This record gives sequence, structure tokens and C-alpha cells, in this order.
Amino acid sequence: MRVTVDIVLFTLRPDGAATLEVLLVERGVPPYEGTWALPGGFVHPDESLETAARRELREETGVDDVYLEQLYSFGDPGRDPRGRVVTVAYYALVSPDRRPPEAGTDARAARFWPVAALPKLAFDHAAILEYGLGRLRTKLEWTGVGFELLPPKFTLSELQRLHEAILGRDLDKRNFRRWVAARDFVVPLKESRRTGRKPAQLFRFRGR
Amino acid sequence: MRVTVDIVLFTLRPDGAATLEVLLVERGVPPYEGTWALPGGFVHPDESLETAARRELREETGVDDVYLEQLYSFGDPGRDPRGRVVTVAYYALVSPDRRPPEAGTDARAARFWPVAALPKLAFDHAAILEYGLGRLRTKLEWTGVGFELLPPKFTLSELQRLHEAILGRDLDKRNFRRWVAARDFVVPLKESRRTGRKPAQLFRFRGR
DNA sequence: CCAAAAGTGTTAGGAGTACACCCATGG
DNA sequence: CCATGGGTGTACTCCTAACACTTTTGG
Repeated sequence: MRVTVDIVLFTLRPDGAATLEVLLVERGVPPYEGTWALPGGFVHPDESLETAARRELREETGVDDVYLEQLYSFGDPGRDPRGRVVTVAYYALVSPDRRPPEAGTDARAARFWPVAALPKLAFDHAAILEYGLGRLRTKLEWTGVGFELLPPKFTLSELQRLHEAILGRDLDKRNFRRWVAARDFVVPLKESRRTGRKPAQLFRFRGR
Repeated sequence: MRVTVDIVLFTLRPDGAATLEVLLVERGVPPYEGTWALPGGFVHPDESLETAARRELREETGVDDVYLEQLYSFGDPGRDPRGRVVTVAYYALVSPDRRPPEAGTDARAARFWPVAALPKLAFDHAAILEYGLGRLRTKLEWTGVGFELLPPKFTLSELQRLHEAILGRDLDKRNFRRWVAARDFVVPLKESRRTGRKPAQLFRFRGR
């Protein structure tokens, strides 16, 4: 019986609308050659599960240094045509100001896809992705997770658009700002962003 | 690389104080022969993870038909002296009116232990148990889970003692009853329990 | 001066918490 | 009649949700 890790890595494209995207790789080897899949692969005998997840992410996509959390394990017989494979799924968050992913080992291509318009996925990866999305939403409501998806300096409007993108609904500006202020997630900086309009106060996360 | 399942099975001893207990087996085979451990074992090639968890529970302890939910996967190298073993942990809940567990395959003994007074555990099972306990507590606060720990008919006081046992603190009787009523978790029955004192209204779960 | 995004307060309803007394029964 | 656990209401606080206008800047 073999064990793999698969990673559902979310990012946010800061294109005004702030669309939520997931990192996928186009498989370069059978099975499912040419099909898009979550990055992942077999766990080595001497590494922990989380280490394996980080290594696979780096090898297959060049993405490094991410927030990572274990999600769920999927192990139905028949989920992998190569035989019995149990996968431990992780979810990860990266800010969009990182260099774009590059295809690595066993991958023909690596890129982000908007969660609203995904290609057909290999194995049971559609189910894994769906599970990750659900977790991301609940995490966001109970804890402050989500900050990892933004660049180090950001405006409150950007933070709000992030939450709206993940939750899939609009939020009230004043209530959202009160909510953020009540926790103390963010620290105001001495800078503001001079966009074409009224300048916006910049913030960073508290902690790190 | 091999895959096991381990089950953290909670029950409630209805001894007035309502103590929370966990099912453990005394290992009858190496490694850790003679040490107490969570029930569990290797996943067969043709069964799902959850099926494996149910089978192991039945084989090792005679316990059947339980509420079961996946908890977390533990896979650090070195956690099992037999080599690299990844375990998928489940947590389970049973009502206390079931017949007592019986030692089965590979188990010298099987019994419940109060979570407040546990023996030394094999492998990394102490960490797994601790994780399960944490999950049980948070589940209880956000959802109505916990009902599975009671017999089919129960009084509100019994339900309250259950919550107190799991949360580890006392709850206000009136507030607790209002909380239960606000969700609609329970349905009143036409019976009451004639205990030595004022009879108590019996309830069952909605949608059992 | 206009377009565009930033920023800001008040009110109403719901949920949780603290708190004390009467009731029904069996012995 | 008394000991025991069953059962009930109110007031306060806090969090959430609804809702609209003014400010600053670049062009």
C-alpha cells in the first residue's frame, strides 16, 4: 500500500474582482498523462507527511515557503489505477505577489486556475479540491486565516475583497472593518497607497 | 510503507458524575506487547479507510455500529518501531448502554479508561487521543454532536451532564435548556422517567 | 468639477450569561 | 414532611446586520 500527499494550494489573483485560484499541474506521466491534477506525489520513507507535501510542491511547481495545513485523507480502493494508494491531502495558501509556478518533475505545465472555471481533474482530485474549498471557508469565518493570501502590505478593501472571494458573497464595508478591528489581526502602517483616487491606508498582519 | 487506522472511541459512564471514557486494548503481540493502545490495525487492500476502522473495532473489541469520523493522519518516521507506518485516526462515539467490549484478535484485554486517569500508551497514541479529545470538544460547541454518547431515551439533565463531562466545566441549567431548545436537536417523548423523585421528561434525538 | 474608491456611526435584534426559587414525588 | 432532582424567567451585555453620506485625489 502506498501513501501520497496532494496539495490544494489557493491564491488570489488581485485583478480588481479578486478571483480565488488553485494551483494545478498537467501530468507528464501516466496515469492520467496530459490531465490536470493537484500537485503531489509519493511520500519518501524518511520524511514526515508535511515535509513530503512541501517537497512535492517545490519539485513540481517551484512554489516554496507556504502556509500548510493537513486537510483529510482519502483512501478508497480504486481511487488510483496504479493500485492501492492512500493520499493525505493538505491545503496551502500563498500570496499573489510570488513568482509564478514553473513546471518541474513529472509535470508538463503548472499554473493557477480560477476555482470558478476548473478543467477536468485526474483521480478523485475534484472531490479533494472541493473539500479544501469548504475548509477554507469555515476557517476564514472562525479564525483569521486568509491573510496568507495577501501581499505583506495591503489595504482593508483588498482584505475585504479576499473575504468576499472566498465566501462567495458581498460583505458590508463598515461591518467588515469593525469585525477586523475587533480582533487585532492587522497593524496600520505609516504609508498609504497613492492609487488614482483617494489614498488608502496600508496595513500588515500582526504576528510575523 | 504501510497504513493503519486507529480509533479513539469515547463513551460516557453514567455513574452520576458522568465520566468520559476511552476504549483501549492491551496489546497481545509485539511491539509494545502488554502495553495499552488505541484499537486499530492495518488497512486491507480492498477496503476503504472507514471500513477498516469499523472492522478493526469489531475484531479487537467487539464494538459495532458506532458514529465514526475521520480525525487526522499521523505519519512521522519513527512513530512505529516496525518501520514506516502512516495511521489515519478516527474518532467514534458510543452510548453507554451497549454491551461491554471484549478482547479479540491480537488483544489481551479491552476496556474503557476514564480520560482523567489513563495508563501509559503505546506508539504516539497519547498524542492521537489528545487530538481526538480536542476535536470532540470543539465539535460539541459548534454542532450537536454528543448525542451519540447517550442511550436512545434520555433526560435533559443527562444531556447536560454529558456536555459538562466533555467540556470539563459546569453549565447553567436554564441556559443549557434554552440552548438545546433553540436548536431543535431533541424531541420530547410521551414518557417520563419515574426515578425516586419528581419524574423527568424523556427525550430522543431528532433524526437519529 | 467630476469620477472613483476611501472612510465613518447608529440602531435593532439575537445569543449568551448570570442569577434564585417553586414543584412533584417516594420514602 | 422532607430530601432530592426537575423545572422555569428576567435583565444585561455583546456581537451581528442593516443602512447612506462625506472625503480625498487625479484627470
